[in-house]
Amino acid sequence: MNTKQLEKKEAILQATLQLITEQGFHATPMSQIAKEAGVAAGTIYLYFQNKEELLNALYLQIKSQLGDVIFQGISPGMPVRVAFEKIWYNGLNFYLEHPLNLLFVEQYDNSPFAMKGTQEEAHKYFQTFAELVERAKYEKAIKDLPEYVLYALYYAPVTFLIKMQRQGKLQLDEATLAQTFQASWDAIKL
Amino acid sequence: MNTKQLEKKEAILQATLQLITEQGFHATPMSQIAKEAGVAAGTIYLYFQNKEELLNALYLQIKSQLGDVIFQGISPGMPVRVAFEKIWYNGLNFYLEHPLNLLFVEQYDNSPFAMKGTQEEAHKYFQTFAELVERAKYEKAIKDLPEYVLYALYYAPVTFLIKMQRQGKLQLDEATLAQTFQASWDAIKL
Amino acid sequence: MNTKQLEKKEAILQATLQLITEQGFHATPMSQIAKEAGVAAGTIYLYFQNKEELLNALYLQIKSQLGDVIFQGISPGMPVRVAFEKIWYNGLNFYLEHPLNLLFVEQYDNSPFAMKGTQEEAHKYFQTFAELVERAKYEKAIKDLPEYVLYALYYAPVTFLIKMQRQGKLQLDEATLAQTFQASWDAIKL
Amino acid sequence: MNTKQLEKKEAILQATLQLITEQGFHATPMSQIAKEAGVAAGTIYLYFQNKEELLNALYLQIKSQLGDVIFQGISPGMPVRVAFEKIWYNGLNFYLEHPLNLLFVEQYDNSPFAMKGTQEEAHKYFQTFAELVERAKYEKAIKDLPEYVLYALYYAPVTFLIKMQRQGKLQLDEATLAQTFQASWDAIKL
DNA sequence: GATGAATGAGGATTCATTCAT
DNA sequence: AATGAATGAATCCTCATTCAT
Repeated sequence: MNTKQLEKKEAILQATLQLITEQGFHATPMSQIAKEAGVAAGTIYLYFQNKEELLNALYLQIKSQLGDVIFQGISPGMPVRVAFEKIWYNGLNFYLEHPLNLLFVEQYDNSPFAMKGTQEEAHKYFQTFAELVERAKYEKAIKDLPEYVLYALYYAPVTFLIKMQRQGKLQLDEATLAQTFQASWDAIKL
Repeated sequence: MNTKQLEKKEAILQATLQLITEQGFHATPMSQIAKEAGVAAGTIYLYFQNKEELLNALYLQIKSQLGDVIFQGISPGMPVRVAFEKIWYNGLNFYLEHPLNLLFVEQYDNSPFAMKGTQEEAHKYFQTFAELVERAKYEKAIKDLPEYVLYALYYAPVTFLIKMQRQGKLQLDEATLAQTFQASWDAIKL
Repeated sequence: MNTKQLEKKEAILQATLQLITEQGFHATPMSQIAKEAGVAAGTIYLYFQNKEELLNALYLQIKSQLGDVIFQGISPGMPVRVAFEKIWYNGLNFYLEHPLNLLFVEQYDNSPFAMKGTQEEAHKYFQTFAELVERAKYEKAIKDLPEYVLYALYYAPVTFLIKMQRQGKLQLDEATLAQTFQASWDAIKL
Repeated sequence: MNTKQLEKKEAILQATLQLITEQGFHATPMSQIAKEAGVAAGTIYLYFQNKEELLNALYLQIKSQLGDVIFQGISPGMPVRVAFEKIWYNGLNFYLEHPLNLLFVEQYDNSPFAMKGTQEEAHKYFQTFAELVERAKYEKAIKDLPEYVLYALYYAPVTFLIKMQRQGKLQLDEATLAQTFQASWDAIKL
């Protein structure tokens, strides 16, 4: 695929993100996505097999980007608590800066038609975190809780808060975030 | 509305819950809901103005039930920590016993067409919790965090975990739950 | 049928007239007619076989009333020109006073589903006019034109004008009406 | 729009005319129009926003054609009486040759949902007639009657007669038409 | 590769009519 | 006689996808 084609593909994905977070999966026709992306309706099918695949591709793209971003500044030997904090803020900032990404991912994850295969593939991008958790447990830095319980305590509040802020329920300033991270850490630390 | 009519209305709501958590909002035709509920297609419209109102009604029903259940066994003077624990388990058990309710509510909350008015009306059912939080802060039992941050730390992990269990990612046995509650409490306690 | 029943039947016919001239035949549900008439939906079917029969009945009622009114003050030996004028004003005033009647009748007459039988039955109410026309021709008071050409010249302008007034296109004052009658008479007089 | 598309659009309009004059507005489903026009149901919506717009478009098309035809052979300085006669016959012949056009237009004009805007737009096509009327009044050729009274006397009989002929109530031969025009002219001439 | 007109199955909703009460 | 809840066929319209250009 040449540059122009990549740009077109990206335009389609961005239009999809934009419109679907605004209107929902089924309330967003392919024709509208095409229009927003500046291409013809048929063109989408040159890049994606069908609507479902387009959604899956967008989901994986976002998760992959998150996977890249989230571990920035993390190095293998880094103290556990520091690594957790960095990861926490990395994830938070990614979604704060790209809230549509969060909305899309949450909509996808809570839809019954979410493809299990796609979600599992996305999970791979976070392998590094699973390893960090193992090290942290080994070092007795955090409680010995099942992996997904740790995710629940650590990750679920972040997405919840960003969504609430988007709904105007609260304002996430520096101080609040610091307190929130501390509380999350209190939950899992040993 | 007489008993037979109430039963019919309830059958429609239950069919809606069943099918929508299985297939999604827009992938579930009204005709299928009618069939599942054992009524004619037109009958739904005797009880609900349209599809959107049907979804709103179901959402409010679930939230209202949760609001009733969640405060069972709570009394005004009860120690804060005890009240928090009871509420935590009440909510958890409600959704553990009625997982479709959770799936539906999450699907609704993450849909762009979720009606703000409906969500706000649902919020009223949890007024009691807001009051408990106030008392807890006053008694210096919990950290002085914004209301929605407390929800995030306290409530978001619960729903996350139940969804994960439903996806087979983990098993929520007694011990795990006890640990999880303790961790959630660690997050917010002072 | 007792008085109460007659009143009910009349209420249904009036509701039909009201709503259908406002919204059109097919845009007016039986249920709405029932509501407006203050009866239950099923009750209409005690008085009229179905929607079509209800419309036919209303059409015939109006035409019959018009047939009664139009010949008021006419006597057999009366001068032709006087009779024509009286009839002209009688018809005009009937529709001016009951414009919904005109709207309904015109809507009915211009609908392809208008029942021929019904229209022909209605035509009987105006037998007297056909006789007057014969006499007028015999007396060389009016041109020897086919019956329906005379209707066209004599009757069509009246309904046209009332409809135009209803649409606010002109104001039918005494003087204008007098001029208009004179012109109509000029058209057919010998 | 290219030729093939214009043909398709025209086929839809003609199918609409055909079926609606036969069955009525609401008794004619879009699917039937599509079938008659030889296109898929959805195709209609590529050319017309919805059913209402399709009807409006057909109405305007007919009125526009009539507007074109009616003034053929008319020149500015032409004697008033000659112009009136030409216009009268032009209009008559248009509807005699295309009786469905008349049926449709009358059905539309007598429906409560007729769009005022559409009717007013159609009225523009007949501006020339209004000007002729002014000249005729100025030259003392016709009576000084309000514009719409003149229409009533001059135009209403024409449409009435064609409809009657279609119902088999009379036969409009050359002689009858000549007499009828003369009578109409007698009505308005000074 | 790109287009966008065309398709036609599918879905929300309405409404004439029936019938148990 | 009167009701009005229930029915389900019918209708308008949408939209994922295809394919001739």
